[in-house]
Amino acid sequence: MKLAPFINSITPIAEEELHTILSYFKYETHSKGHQLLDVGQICNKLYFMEKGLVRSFYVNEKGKEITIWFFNDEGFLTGVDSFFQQKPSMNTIELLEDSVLYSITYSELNMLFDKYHAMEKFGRLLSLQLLSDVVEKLNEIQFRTAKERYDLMLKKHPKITLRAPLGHIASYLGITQETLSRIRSQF
Amino acid sequence: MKLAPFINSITPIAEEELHTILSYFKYETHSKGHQLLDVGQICNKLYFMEKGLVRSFYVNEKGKEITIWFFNDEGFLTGVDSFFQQKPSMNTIELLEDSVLYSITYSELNMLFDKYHAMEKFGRLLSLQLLSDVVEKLNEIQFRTAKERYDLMLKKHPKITLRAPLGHIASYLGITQETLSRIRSQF
DNA sequence: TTCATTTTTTGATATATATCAAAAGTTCTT
DNA sequence: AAGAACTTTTGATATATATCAAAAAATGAA
Repeated sequence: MKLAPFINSITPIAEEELHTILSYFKYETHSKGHQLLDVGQICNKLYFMEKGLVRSFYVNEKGKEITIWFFNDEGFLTGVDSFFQQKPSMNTIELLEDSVLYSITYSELNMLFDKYHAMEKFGRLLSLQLLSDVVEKLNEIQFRTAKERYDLMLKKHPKITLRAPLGHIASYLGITQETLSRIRSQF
Repeated sequence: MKLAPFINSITPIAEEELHTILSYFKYETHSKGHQLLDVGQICNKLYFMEKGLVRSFYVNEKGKEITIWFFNDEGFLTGVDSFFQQKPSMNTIELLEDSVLYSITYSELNMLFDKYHAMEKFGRLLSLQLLSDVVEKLNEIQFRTAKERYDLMLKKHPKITLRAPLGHIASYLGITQETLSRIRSQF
């Protein structure tokens, strides 16, 4: 699995400690359509995705699904607020393709944070990385036209842009399906 | 100063450790208009703000200043990407009012992270908190009309909304000054 | 393979917000 | 206190994108 090198690329962890840490992760496969987290549930797992495609979304006042993020890389995902604050989720996390994941529970993870200083550091650096990503997305949306947003997404996340349904991408970019369809048709 | 209770409210730190940690923070006051960080500079300090008002912005392709965030609470601020990755900043951080701050350098902070596990934990939790804030802002902007965005900001950050210049607020919300002015005039 | 369901495309129209321009108001400097 | 510089307001117009509606295409189930 690719979890060990991923962790080590963020901060090196001693062989022995890493071995213990990895032993807590459980292999999970789920098929397209499966929901890792539903609205109102308290998210109890942090996932490492080895392969797949997933999105997080919420349903707004008008009943429309708004995509918050997509994920397809090797990396960690969870319902951040719900998991770390152990409160009911506002969002749904849904698989868009059959996916291969490794999971660790909230209590196990916290135990590891307490036990290993290096693991705590890993947690800090991972959080900072997520923060950078979100800030970046914010800047890509603000003050950009629909076409500019789509072009940026296509450039930065070509795989997702070509694999995810058009409607999901549109709400992620903050535009309507129809507009995105028209943007695509003019190349 | 309010730094010690702030840190303790995020994660409790033993008296003695906390004392050492606090000893690295330097008191700084700067007046309105001072730039804590400029484009191209590598941000070398993490700041705790005790009192004041500050904004971070960048200048886009059309030469327009786009505000990324405001800050007025008691809490930590820095040029996140520049500071944690020690790379040239894309943004300027500017004081909108005379402010009282405490600062710690990058190397001092990292030394403390390495020395104290509790400090590392503090860093992790603080990063997660920032992450929540940014995600929240993203959701407040996407798929909302200009008026809805302004109303939300007024509700969530009334102090900033009433103290910061209109033009700065407009770019923060992703709308033009003129539109914000019209929104305000109709209450 | 066929039918039902879902997703995407296309068209016509409406509307919120941008843009450009200038006046009015506020703040800063000397 | 007066003038300069900056910020906000107001007006007229343009435009990107939303909305509503329906057809076409793709996907999934039996």
